[in-house]
Amino acid sequence: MSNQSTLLPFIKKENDETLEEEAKNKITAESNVQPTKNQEFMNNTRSKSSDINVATIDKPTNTDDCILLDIDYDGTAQKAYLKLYDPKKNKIYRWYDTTGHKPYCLSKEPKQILLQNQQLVNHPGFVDIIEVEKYDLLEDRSIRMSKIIATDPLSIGGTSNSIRDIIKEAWEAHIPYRKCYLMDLQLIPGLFYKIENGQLVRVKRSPPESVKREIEQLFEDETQEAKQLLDSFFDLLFTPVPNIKRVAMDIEVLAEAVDVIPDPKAAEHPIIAVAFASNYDINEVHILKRKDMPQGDWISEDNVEIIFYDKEEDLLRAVFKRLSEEPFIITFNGDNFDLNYLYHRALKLGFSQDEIPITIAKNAILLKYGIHFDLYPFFHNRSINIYAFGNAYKETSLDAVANALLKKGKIKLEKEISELSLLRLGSYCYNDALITLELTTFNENLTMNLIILLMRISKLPIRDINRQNISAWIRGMFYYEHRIRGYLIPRPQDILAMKSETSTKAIIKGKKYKGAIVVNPIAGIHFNVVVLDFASLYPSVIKTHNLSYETVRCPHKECRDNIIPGTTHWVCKKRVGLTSVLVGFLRDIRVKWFKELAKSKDLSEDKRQWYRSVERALKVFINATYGVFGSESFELYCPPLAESTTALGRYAIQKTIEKSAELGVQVLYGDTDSVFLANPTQEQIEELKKWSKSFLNIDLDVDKIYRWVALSTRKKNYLGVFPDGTVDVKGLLGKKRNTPKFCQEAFSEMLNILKEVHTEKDFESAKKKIFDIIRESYRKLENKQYPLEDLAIKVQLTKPLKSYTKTTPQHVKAARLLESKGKKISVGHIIHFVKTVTPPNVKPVELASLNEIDVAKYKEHLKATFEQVLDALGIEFKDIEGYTALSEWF
DNA sequence: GCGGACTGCTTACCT
DNA sequence: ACAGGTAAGCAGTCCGCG
Repeated sequence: MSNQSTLLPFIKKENDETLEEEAKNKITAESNVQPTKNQEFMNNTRSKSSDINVATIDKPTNTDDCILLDIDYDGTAQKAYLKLYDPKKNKIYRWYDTTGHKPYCLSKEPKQILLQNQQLVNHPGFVDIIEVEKYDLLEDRSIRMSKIIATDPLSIGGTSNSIRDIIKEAWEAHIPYRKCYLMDLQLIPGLFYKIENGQLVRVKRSPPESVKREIEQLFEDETQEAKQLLDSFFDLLFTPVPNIKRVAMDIEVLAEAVDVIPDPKAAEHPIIAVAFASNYDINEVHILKRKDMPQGDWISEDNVEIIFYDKEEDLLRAVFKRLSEEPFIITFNGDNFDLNYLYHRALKLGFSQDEIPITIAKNAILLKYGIHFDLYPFFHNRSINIYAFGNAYKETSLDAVANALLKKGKIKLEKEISELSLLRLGSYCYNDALITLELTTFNENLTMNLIILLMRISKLPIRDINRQNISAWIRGMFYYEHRIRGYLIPRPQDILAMKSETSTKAIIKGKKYKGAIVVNPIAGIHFNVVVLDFASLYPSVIKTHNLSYETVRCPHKECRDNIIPGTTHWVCKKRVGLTSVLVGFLRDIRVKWFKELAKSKDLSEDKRQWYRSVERALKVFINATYGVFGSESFELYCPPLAESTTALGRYAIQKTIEKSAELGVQVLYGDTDSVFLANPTQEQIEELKKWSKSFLNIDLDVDKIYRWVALSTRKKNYLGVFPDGTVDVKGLLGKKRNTPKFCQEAFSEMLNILKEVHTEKDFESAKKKIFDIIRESYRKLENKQYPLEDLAIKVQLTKPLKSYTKTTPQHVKAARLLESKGKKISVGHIIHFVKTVTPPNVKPVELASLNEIDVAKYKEHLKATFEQVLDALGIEFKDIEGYTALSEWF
């Protein structure tokens, strides 16, 4: 960029006089660009050290403290190398293995027998066999195993003639070498290391001794195993995360047609803008000049450098320079789009592989030098959405996620990207990069902290946290704990051979075992309802009953009488279960330490957010552990473990219901881990809590108190009002995403009336107002006063259009109509359709008009929405329809 | 040939 | 591609009906 000198405070440009003049005029006329600020910016222009060519330095001999981010394997050197980030120098170091560690797998055959296998010993990658001792948890005994060592990972597995196939039965042979290496060296991604004289050294950053002692006291009564875990987790949960300097990138491509996303592999259209937004001093947008396209006006932040290009090749070269210099690049969907498009477009324009700092990996797109983190798969991860962000966003588009978390979204466009003036386009592109960046910086870097903490807990490098799901994270955590203790990592079939049977029948057809109890609600309005719930029921049950894959149905005869109620499974009495300790520990440290501090008002915002990050990261692991053991795709899948967990959960809620009755408290409703109590006294609540702690050994807490609750006859459907007037709506049609907007809005008007209700008497006037809402809505429907979009039913396509073979739901009909008009429809798309009077009675909003709307159907929708609440209030919908007819008569 | 009873499919929610 | 349980709405099938 040095050949493009700064001529204007605001705009950097190439050599185009006309554009310069235009820019000058435009910018001085712009109200949102303040000259003083620009002046400051010019004076503070960063000093660009010309020595920086790439983000990475290879094989350093000495470094400052660095954070371990990633690991890869160099096929030529036949060595693993780490990517370490130095937050002070803003550099990535590549450290190559100096220990001589080699890939291997395990066999149960003795060394002597294996040596007779000519195919094995003659394998070009074969190195040696060493006898080792491992502990077999499933059999609860030590075993001798043979460790077969190879020169490179592919010799172990991954080709048609790999060692793991030659020896037929191999253990630990499917663990990627990168991960195997980290475990063996006990390296934890996300923690600090430094290089001293070429050697890797762990940098310990434990909490202050006083804090350590305070926490150790909290674990005084816990098992020895739990105390050991605590000791090994201090570093993980207390080492601060450095402020990683990072740059978010977004690109715009000249699209061929409306609503068609350009194909990155074909990369047929020019890249017309690329923006970078950073949490330090890189904020710039690169724009391609186009014939007849006016400059237009800038509508985003100030202090953004704008660089124009005549040639797309020059633009790409500047972008690639950034991608080589910057250690940490963030995108939103860069794997599928931005980096992918850049790569293929560059090839198409004649760039050589060496000139492109991007590598296409199997399930990711990586940078040759720095780290690429794609926010799309991360936010798309269900566990992250639910446990870390409280289900804040309903779909994973940049706009939806940003609106939910940052309260701001993409710039609304009044025309197509291809029609935007140059600076408008630049603003739009820059804004996307900026909100992408802010998704990692908001709330004191909550997301970034989470990412690093998830790495530490799962023991996985950053790329796996980025792109893998919760089961892979939990697997990472479990495998590590196995490896460092010398436990053999079991194969899925080893567990299933002993533990595939279940003893309960699921209520839902096709499910493997019985789940939770849902208590039949007592319909009606109930005042002063107290909801008690068990503090993380399943994790508690796993901890208190010593549940783990190796302890449920253990091999000992003497444990067989230790039966889980409601099942035929028994639990080990001799050995402490690994899952039990691990989940129990994570749960305890969260509730005993981090949860409180995350809410503490005495702390600085910065500190509080840190505790929040830790608390959320722990929550992800705690809450998902039960589920993964019941999932066939999880490598430690163990049906009896999952089944025992829900059985004990049912036992806990069942006993609580019985105890409530015994205390004379009516249970109005309950679901899985909660009971809704009708107007209990303080003493009764205390009594129940005390009983739970002593009898079940699970904490039962007051979760919420309602001024009143309207329970319908349906389970998982209710509405409650808190003392402060806040309304709590669960499961009702009025809050479902697919309910038409006009229904949702009428419903929300009803809530506003209901939240004013304090007494039985208040309901009378409330009812009248609710009648009015319904009547008004009916009238507007009949007079077609609602815009089409308000009538739209919004349903997500959960699989490709072609895969709907058994039935054709309405949203699929609508989607196929759209497709026949040339629109591309893909999985995850939310189809907006309306119901019409003529067959097929469905039309996508885009193709429908108001006069073909099926009014009767919409009246039914409204009726269904209100009925769910009205039947709790003891009102029959007929009354309203009668009332409507009557009032219209007069 | 049509409608009611029934089952199955699909989606969105709750814990 | 972490679990099971529940509700709603529609699609599709079967059966009876002189």
